[in-house]
Amino acid sequence: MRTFETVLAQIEQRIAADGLTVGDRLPGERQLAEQLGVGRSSVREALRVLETLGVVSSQVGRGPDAGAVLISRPDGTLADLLRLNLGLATMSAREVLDTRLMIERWSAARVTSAPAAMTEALAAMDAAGSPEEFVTHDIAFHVALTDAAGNRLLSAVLRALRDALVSNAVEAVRRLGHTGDLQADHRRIHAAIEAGDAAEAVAAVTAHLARAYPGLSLTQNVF
Amino acid sequence: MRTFETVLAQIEQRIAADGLTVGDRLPGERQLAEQLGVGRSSVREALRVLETLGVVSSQVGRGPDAGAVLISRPDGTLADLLRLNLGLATMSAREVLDTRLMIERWSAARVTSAPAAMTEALAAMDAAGSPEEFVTHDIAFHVALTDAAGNRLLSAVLRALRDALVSNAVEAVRRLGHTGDLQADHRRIHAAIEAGDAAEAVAAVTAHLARAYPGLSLTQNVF
DNA sequence: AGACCAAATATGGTCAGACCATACACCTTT
DNA sequence: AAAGGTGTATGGTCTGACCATATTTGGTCT
Repeated sequence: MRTFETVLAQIEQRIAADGLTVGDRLPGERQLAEQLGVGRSSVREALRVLETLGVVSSQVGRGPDAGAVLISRPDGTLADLLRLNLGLATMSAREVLDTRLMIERWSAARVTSAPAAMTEALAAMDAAGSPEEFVTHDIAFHVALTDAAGNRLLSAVLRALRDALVSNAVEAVRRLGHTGDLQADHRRIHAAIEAGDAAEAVAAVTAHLARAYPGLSLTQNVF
Repeated sequence: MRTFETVLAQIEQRIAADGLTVGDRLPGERQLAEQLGVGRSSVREALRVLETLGVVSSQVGRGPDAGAVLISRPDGTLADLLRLNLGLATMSAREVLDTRLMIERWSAARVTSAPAAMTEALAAMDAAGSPEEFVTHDIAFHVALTDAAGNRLLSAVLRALRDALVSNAVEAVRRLGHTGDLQADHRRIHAAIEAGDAAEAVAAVTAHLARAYPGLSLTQNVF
């Protein structure tokens, strides 16, 4: 086993043993290297892995906020994962879109009150001056819906999906040429959620994604 | 921006520009460092990130298979991501289980013919001598079901979920004390799929997870 | 006493060079 | 032709040095 992997295991074990949590600091790289009897480069490679996984963040300088701090931000990792694997064609856009549809239907069925962020995104989309700007707020709308469903894992996955699909989304908006239909869909989703009509909310989400991405597998109504 | 991040960007850009795909080799660390005008340690940190994301694998030695090779294995990354974030309490077991239920219901609704791996796992569970062994084949059963649905992203997520929940699963089996009911559930799922009855397959999966993990949010039948 | 400024210091970031273990390539010997 | 030894390119690791950054410290001026 490589040295940095043992360092990784020991750091993870220490996090569990000491009950470290978000916000706590790890020892400095030099100190950690000495404690574990390894070189600083091995410690750095282990920290790089943890940073990639979104559990530590390193700050330079001196003081209470410097050094490696425990965080928990899986979003970026998931987005990188999807982007790179899409680039290597291990996953198809179709699979990503099916997954997105599944998550949004699941969320739409569970959210009973539209959060303020959804309403704000709706207005921002009305005021958008470019496809890029529209898509930015469109993402915010859908992320707000999923966040409201209360499953942080699914929220993280959806954010990653949207990050990986931003270019597709901009292209889809350009292809449509206008955003009126999309906004009508958004308002239908919003209204259904405010009305507490889960079935209608699911149908509205499904119709919306079908419009944006023709060819999606929407025939299955039973989950 | 840190040096290794620019290296990362340039490697990714080169993958896209040269149309590199799974199986292709990257230049050696020393050569890459010289080409990019950076130190070898920066190249190594970038490669470590790519390895963590499951797109590169490094082999020592010499020959056609040595060096950094492009792969595409997101499973391990996802598993690490979930495990570490569960450890930091950013995600709850409940959220993970809800996600698993969603994926398995989605899969059960779409698979119309049980793959051989499901049948084999069924027999292996009958022959299992310990909870650990039972869970191993139980995982294989559920993974086979999801794989058959044909969405590699969801398959990867499910594998990661199961890896993160192995200890919970073993505990659940121990709590039940016997595996007869679980096997009956599995056979019900298997039969529904073979019969092409999507609604029954979904109901069977739902009942199965409800038995294994009491307290799951199973009341929502509408997606 | 307070405010301000400069030096000291601790931190991560990077580089260079060296050495090791590994695994194949190549040549020599039989 | 087969067998074995040597060479070599590869990743893995360590050491030591230096840099950039940001806080801490301590002194100085008002």
